[in-house]
Formats: sequence, structure tokens, C-alpha cells
Amino acid sequence: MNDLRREVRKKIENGEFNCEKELTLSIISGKWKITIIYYLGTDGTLRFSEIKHLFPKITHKVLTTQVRELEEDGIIQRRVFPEVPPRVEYSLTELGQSLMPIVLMMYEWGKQNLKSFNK
Amino acid sequence: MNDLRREVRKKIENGEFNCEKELTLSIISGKWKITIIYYLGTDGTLRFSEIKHLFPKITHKVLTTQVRELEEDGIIQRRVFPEVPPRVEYSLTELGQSLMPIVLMMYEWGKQNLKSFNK
DNA sequence: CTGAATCCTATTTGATACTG
DNA sequence: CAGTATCAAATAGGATTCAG
Repeated sequence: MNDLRREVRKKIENGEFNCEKELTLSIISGKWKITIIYYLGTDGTLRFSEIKHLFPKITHKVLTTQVRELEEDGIIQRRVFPEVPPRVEYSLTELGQSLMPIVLMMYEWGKQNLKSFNK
Repeated sequence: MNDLRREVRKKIENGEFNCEKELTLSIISGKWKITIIYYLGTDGTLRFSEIKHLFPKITHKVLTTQVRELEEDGIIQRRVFPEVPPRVEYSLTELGQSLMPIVLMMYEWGKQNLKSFNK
């Protein structure tokens, strides 16, 4: 769905309208992004390895690209500690924080409607 | 991103937790879905051709699959009128209506943060 | 520990043409 | 008008390996 990301940014540059919802969607779309945002929003700060631990099935590379895109979008902050071995901590930016209400609402909606989908 | 759709449904069947947010995301993910939901939520009922008209660039086939998936997820209702030429009208179900606050929030967030992304 | 580079595959979207 | 079928293109996600 990163097609959306690029496409929406292009639309914005061109001053096209009607892409506000797509903008928001394009940011949180990605198999792990909302959950990453959710955890960072509730836990505060997490190391790369801690996030990786939260998703047993995520690949190293995939996590890297997901956080990188979120960083590009200004949603999360990446702080590198010049140590050996390296330590990298991620946290929500203010912009990312402002996304939390939406994420929480999605969480609530999902919780309330889980049964409907459990055939 | 319909990979998510299938995957989340499987998780739900297996009684796995922590997929509430993904459930919500999996429903609205898709290049045109939130916008379709948005229009149906504000305009009420729309014919297939009317929706198609709203998205000059959408393909016949793609629109078909998007509405079909939304229908499968119980978000929209499809009413077929046995006429010639055929008429098919789409509208939000109650479940779909309950999604509107989220869609509207995404709209607002996008509107307020458009500038941040317009470098 | 974090992450970069490759390579590979499944999925999604799109183009096009055909049907009742 | 609405929908289907087929085929092609793009890309997101994953497996694996190497590096500082």
C-alpha cells in the first residue's frame, strides 16, 4: 500500500483536493504500522529490538522499512545512541501523538465488532 | 493489503488477540475504500455508476472488487433492482455507519496536517 | 544490536475486452 | 448499466546474508 503513500504525496504537491483521508490512511497503512504506533503511544519509548520482540513474526528488514517510513512521515522519532553495540530508540513525535485518538478509536471499534467477524 | 483482510480473519477465527486494530485497518485499507465509505456516509445511497463517476481514475473492475469486499465485510449494502438496464444501489449498513466517526476523524486529521506534508 | 543489500514471491491494482 | 474474465504491471512483504 505504499503506492498510496507516494501517490498521495504527489497529489498534495499538486494541490489536489480530496486526499485528506487518503493521506491519513497512507500513513497508517502497512501491515504493522498502527500497532507500532499503538505500542509507542502507550509504552512511550521502545528500542528496535523491543519492538521486534513484540512482533514475533516480523522480519528484521520489514520492521526496518516500517519504522523508516513512519519516520519519513514524521510520525516517529529515531534516536541513535553512539554505543557499541548500537542502541536505537523510537518514540512518537507530536504529530504521531496526534494520531493516537484515531488509533485508539480503531482499536475500540475492532474490539466491539470482533464478534461480528467471528462468523 | 488484502493480505491483511484474510490474515486478520484467520487470527480472529483462531481466537488470537491483539488484532482489533488490524481488523479495523484491514477493512478500510484499499486504495478507494475509505473514500467510498465517506461518500456513502454523506450522500446516503449511490448507484454503481455514480460512485464510478466520483473517481474518474478508478477502473470498472477495481471498483467492483472494492465494493464487493466492503460488502463481504458487512460495511455496505448492495441492492439490485431487477430492471433493464440494471440498477444497483449501494449504501452503508449499520456497521458501516459506525465506522463513520473514524473516517471523519481521519479526514479531519488529514486536513489539519496536509501542510506538514507539503514540505 | 541495528541495519543495509539482494533476491524472491504473493497480492493488489490496472488495462482491456466481453456478457446479460 | 453492472459485472466478469483474462492478462499485465507494480509493489509490499519476506528470506537470507553480510556489515559496522
